[in-house]
Amino acid sequence: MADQHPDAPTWSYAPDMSQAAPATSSASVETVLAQLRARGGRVTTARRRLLQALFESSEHRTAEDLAAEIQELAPDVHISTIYRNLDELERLGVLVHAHLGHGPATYHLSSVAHSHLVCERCGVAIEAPDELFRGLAVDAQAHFGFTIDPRHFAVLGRCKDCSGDTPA
Amino acid sequence: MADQHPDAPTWSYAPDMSQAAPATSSASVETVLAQLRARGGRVTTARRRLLQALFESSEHRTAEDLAAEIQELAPDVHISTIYRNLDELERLGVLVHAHLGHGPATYHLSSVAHSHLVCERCGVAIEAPDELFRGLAVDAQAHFGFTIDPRHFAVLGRCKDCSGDTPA
DNA sequence: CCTCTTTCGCAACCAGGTCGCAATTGGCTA
DNA sequence: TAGCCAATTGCGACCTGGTTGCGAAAGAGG
Repeated sequence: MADQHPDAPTWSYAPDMSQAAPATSSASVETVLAQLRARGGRVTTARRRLLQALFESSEHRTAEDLAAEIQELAPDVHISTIYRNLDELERLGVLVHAHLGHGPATYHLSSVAHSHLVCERCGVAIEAPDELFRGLAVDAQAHFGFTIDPRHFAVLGRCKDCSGDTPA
Repeated sequence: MADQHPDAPTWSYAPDMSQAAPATSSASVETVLAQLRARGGRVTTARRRLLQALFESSEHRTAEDLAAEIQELAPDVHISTIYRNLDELERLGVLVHAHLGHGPATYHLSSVAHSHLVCERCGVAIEAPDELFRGLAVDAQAHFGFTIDPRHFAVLGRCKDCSGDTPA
């Protein structure tokens, strides 16, 4: 195999500025509710609000974040209902969760899923384009027959600002 | 930048068969205890046994595994003591912990630390050589100024045997 | 508006750790 | 080899993040 210089980046990347309209990427709240109904599921206010919350922002949000937001309008929605619905929607393929280090999982629509680089020191989460993992994906497959899923668990490390600092 | 063929592995790897004598890689139990003493720390039986357990096998072991092993000889050693000593030894740099997916952390001597590829379905943990992450390390640094620490959190995905199976 | 399920709210529970505290013990000094 | 004092221990309570069993409530087709 032809080696390349060990410190040469293997791809280049320019941020994508072309997305003026966020959210509603591939399905709307009502579309998902229709899917749910088609499966014999019920459309409840808790579910509708949860989906609204998920569609209206693409940030990384924990179950507790979502619960807090929903409870502003509907204080009786219990956290366990949130968890059950998050599970259900994940089974449906509408959303996915990711682990950005220690602490709670974060949820987002599968249409906006991406990988993360998370700083162990300051906690910042960098959204990484999939190309960053191309090489690793190819190599893991070639050498171990392993198909990586880099979106589920973040890659930890040190961000630019923290990389010079003390290990603690 | 010169692109290479997208499906060409970027490195090759032959398993290293040359390690006949495992453990005691760079420090022995007594060496570590001496370090501890030099810092004003005390040498207790719990610590000695914990270190013995860590040095005698390089497998991935959880705090509970280690507690169980130690408690065979010294039943009164409490799990909280194990945790406290694991923390202390990690601060000393003697050992590190890693997260291989959901569930408890695993501990091992820092001298034998490595990265992992963990199957989300069957749970198998493949020990990955550091070269596997060279490309990702270079690219994350080049594009985001981010220094990856691939040993702390495993990369999840599907192993050879599970990659054809249903998503659940 | 009835009936059959699904879903909900709630409280209890679980895993994996962490912490405060009083009792114990290592290790130095005499 | 006894004494002293800080480091460490055992223990139980507590914490976060999440799951579960249960009876009550509420969708949705008839």
